[in-house]
Amino acid sequence: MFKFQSFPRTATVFPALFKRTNHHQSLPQLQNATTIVETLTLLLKQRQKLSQISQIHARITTHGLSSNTSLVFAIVRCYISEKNLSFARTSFDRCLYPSLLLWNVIIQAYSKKQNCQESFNLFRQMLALEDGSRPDKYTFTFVITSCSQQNTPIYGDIIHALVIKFGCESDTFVCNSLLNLYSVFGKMEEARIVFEEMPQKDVVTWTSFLSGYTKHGKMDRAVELFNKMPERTEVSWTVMISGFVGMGMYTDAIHYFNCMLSDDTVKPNEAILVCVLSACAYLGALDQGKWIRSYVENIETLKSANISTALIDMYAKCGKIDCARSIFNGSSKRDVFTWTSMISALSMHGLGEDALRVFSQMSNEGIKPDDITLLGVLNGCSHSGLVEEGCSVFDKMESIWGISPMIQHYGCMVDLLGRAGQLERALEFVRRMPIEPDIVIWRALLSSCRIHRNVKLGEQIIDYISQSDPCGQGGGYVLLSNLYASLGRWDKVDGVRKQMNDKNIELRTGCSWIEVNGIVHKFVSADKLHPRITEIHQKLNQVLKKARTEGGYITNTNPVLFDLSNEEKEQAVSWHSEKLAVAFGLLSTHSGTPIMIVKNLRICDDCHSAMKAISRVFSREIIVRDRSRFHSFREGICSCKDYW
DNA sequence: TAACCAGCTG
Repeated sequence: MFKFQSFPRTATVFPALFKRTNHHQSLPQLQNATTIVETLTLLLKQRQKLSQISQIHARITTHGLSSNTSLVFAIVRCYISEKNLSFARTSFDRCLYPSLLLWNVIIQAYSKKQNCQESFNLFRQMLALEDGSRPDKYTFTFVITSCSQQNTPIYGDIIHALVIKFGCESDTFVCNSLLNLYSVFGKMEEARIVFEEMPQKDVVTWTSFLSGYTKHGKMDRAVELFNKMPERTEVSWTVMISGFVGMGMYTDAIHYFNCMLSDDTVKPNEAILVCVLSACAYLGALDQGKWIRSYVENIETLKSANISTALIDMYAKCGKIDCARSIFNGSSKRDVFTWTSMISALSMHGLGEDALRVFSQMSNEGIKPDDITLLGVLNGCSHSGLVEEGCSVFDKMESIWGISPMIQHYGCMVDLLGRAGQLERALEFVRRMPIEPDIVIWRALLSSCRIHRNVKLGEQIIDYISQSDPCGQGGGYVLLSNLYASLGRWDKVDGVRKQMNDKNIELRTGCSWIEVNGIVHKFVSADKLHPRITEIHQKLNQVLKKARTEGGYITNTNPVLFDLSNEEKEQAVSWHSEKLAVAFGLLSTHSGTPIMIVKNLRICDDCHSAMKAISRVFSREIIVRDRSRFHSFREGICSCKDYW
């Protein structure tokens, strides 16, 4: 139960900073108390640097003015604008009777720092003071905003009650913050009540309500609301577009972006472009991505680290690693995200040595890596067979960079060792892991067993998983099916299928995308929806026939889950979405044009062999980006050197 | 005073 507690306002010990120093001589000579206050207030109103603020602060202290409301307010504001919240807090704590304005300023400062706990604590202190200030619309706006930045929904109901108690329930700013708070935590019924009862709604009201739907994947409701909005800002468009991206509805995201461009009232901002670039990256929509690059090149304010990061990611995921490098080399503003984006880009292209080089350059420039950076580095080592280099990075994670490995880092390590054929070492690594291995870890190990034909270990792992947790997570079922199928144990495959049916778990459908003349075409396995599907099927049959007779392609039916006849299996793998996409690519582009395909799952053995043969027979570069990395097929050889 | 965005193991 929530209780307001009394918080003693004890003065904190002043740091040594406030000792008298020679610098004081540069300040004007002060006469009497009024003059002192006026002079110091005037000085603080001019924008001062931190060292000067400290000098003035020292002077305030030596004159016994630490509790002077207007001076403390000025000094707190100065410290906050210099981003020194701890000095601001020290000054605040010295003030015995803070004004409402001072409370608001300090609460807002913690809110901006995303320190909800502290801004809420201060709010409670404020309420607990017997003769203290009463919160106003500003106080509520700041406190509610800080609560909405939390990970867990706390204090919402209490604050709503207090908003009513203190008569702020008709203020637009307060209600917008409340509406946003409910929206953030998906409490859409409460949000709706606030929305409907608001006497005056503005565009922020509508956008906050809209974000509740988009953040929680209710895109139908969001579209409905968006269509009703009397006015839209670039933030409203960002909310819609990022909602689509969050739900994996990338083509819708790009469609909305194009609609926004035809609406003259708003211009794309950084947030929108970053969202759209991530949609382009996912779809491999290079033309749309390039358009954004040329757009930002003419606008100085859009040349940011965030945009560079998104452009690097987009180019890399569209197969253009050299363009990604050129963005990186040309970007003057780089942060840890930009570096990580470049490292991950090189890693997914199988350029592990380059990724390590960039990582070392990053360290030399004094940029501290974070957990995702190291994931990128380890991933690069794993895809390039750099076993010892990867192990060395992993061993240094805690001691050098102070980063505790997460399950993802362990996953990379298992993959690194297993893929290189060091299965025993990988298994030992899993046994020694301080955290419980998840299905992904087992999957990495199993995938290595399959690559290195270690049926015995594969079966042991499968037995272990089945006993300990019969694939509590959906992905595990697919893994089991695939492995049993590759071992020809169709009775077991049937059993897994039955369990999946019983638990209503659906297989994730394989999809591939290909962009032709700026339009993204999507294919699912055994697609029937594409308008030119009959023509595509005919083309695919011809292509595969030629690949067999002239390219030495032999159908590998292992990836097929079910116990079908050989002929049926052959047909099942023939309709894989990436094969349909490549047939469409050959049908709709001029000879010699590279074909770029994006797949949502990993490419199967059979499609990998087929792509090699097709690249040779048709003299085409075929780039397939699968869930895990890039495969660039040229003249019958893949850039992954069959190491995947 | 309030609403929006990035790099991610198998």
